Amino acid sequence: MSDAASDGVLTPERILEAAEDVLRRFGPSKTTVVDVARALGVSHGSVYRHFPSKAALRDAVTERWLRRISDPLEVVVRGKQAPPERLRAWLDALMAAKRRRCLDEAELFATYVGLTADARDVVKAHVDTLVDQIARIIADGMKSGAFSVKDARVAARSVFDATARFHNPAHAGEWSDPGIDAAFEGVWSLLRAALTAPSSGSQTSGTRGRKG
Amino acid sequence: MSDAASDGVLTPERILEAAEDVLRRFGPSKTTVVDVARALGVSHGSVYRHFPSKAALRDAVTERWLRRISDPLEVVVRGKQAPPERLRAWLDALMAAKRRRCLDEAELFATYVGLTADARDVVKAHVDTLVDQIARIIADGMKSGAFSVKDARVAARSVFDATARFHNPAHAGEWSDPGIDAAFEGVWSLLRAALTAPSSGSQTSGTRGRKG
DNA sequence: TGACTGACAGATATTGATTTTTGTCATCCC
DNA sequence: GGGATGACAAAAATCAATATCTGTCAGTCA
Repeated sequence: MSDAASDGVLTPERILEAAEDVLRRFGPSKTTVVDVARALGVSHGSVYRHFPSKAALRDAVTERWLRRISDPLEVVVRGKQAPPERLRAWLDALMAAKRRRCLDEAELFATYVGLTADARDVVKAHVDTLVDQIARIIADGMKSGAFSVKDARVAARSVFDATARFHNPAHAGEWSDPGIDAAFEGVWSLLRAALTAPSSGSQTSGTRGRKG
Repeated sequence: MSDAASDGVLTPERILEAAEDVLRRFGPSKTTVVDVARALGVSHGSVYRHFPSKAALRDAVTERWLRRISDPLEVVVRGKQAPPERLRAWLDALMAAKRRRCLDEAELFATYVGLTADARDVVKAHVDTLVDQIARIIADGMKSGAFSVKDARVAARSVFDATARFHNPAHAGEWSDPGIDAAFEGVWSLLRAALTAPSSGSQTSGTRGRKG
């Protein structure tokens, strides 16, 4: 009415805040940009001044949400533990974060799964961030002699891929399986052995045969 | 007309054959049990004499389909190559089989993805078969000294889990990524190093911390 | 002047009436 | 009698009419 933006000017940040609230309240399928605008006390046209489309708004919300997963992991990366234990702690933290969200915010989580399926840029960037974090832990381990691999980044990507079942939302349905923790222990001990082994490879050590 | 079963008596096997034909022709979403019965020249009531529900029929078709993936791999398991190369060949064959089906039979493949999501028994049994095959290759490698792990079955399950991204249909969308082959090479060289390493673990070698 | 509005067209989602499908079973035929 | 049939009820899918939503833009107001 008198003041369309009930609390200061309308910024992308304020829109994201409101969008997240509405999303949490109504769920992704029931959230419209009119709802978001109403929560802010403005018309939906104003929202389009800051985000070119609903998809862009949704991507921005997801990006924020993903950052709240990767940011706390940064603390683990900078931790003082020896690299093998630190890598294990990092994986535990990642899995715990994913599972917590899968339970607490099932609907938003489903949105993210949808995003993943579309292999959208937002998710690619998130994965890049995570792989970088692993790479830094592995690089530390190479310096200290705990790990021996050719290329920290390649090894990091491989560790991330090999543990996909335990953190990729596409596998969320399996996270309640009784054997899931044991399965992770199995994969972890293989990975740990591979990274620790005297001359474990990180690339181009196979016969590299054509498939299909 | 004179003979309802146009070619001998009605058996589960003949029903499965017809069901698969119809499925391939119409796709899973457009296939009804009346369609299957019509293809056989019988009433749909007769189909229910052999399968308690449409779900049971669909599961049986899927089981057959999955067996056509695991059976040819048996040849690789019994092959003469040294275990490390044989394991690699087995993984290549599995990935090739999955990708071929993903391209050629996209709709049936989607059905299977749906099945996977429900974590149905049929898929569990299929995975068990595949893990057994890996375990036999690893056991061979333990005998010959090429591999050293505590428990072949546990290691096999870990290899299967660690390569999920490359054969699990939930990741089918990523199989056309340009970097997918390189990613597999990375994971493979870690796994090969882990299995080959002097005292690589297969279980219970971590700190086993509680998560969450 | 420039952020904001709100009416609008086209795209998308919802609804509920209608049709199809599933699964059962009394009956029929060889 | 053993196996097949087809009418039937309940459940599920379909479809078209209706309502809602997205994205645009000419116009308003400070």
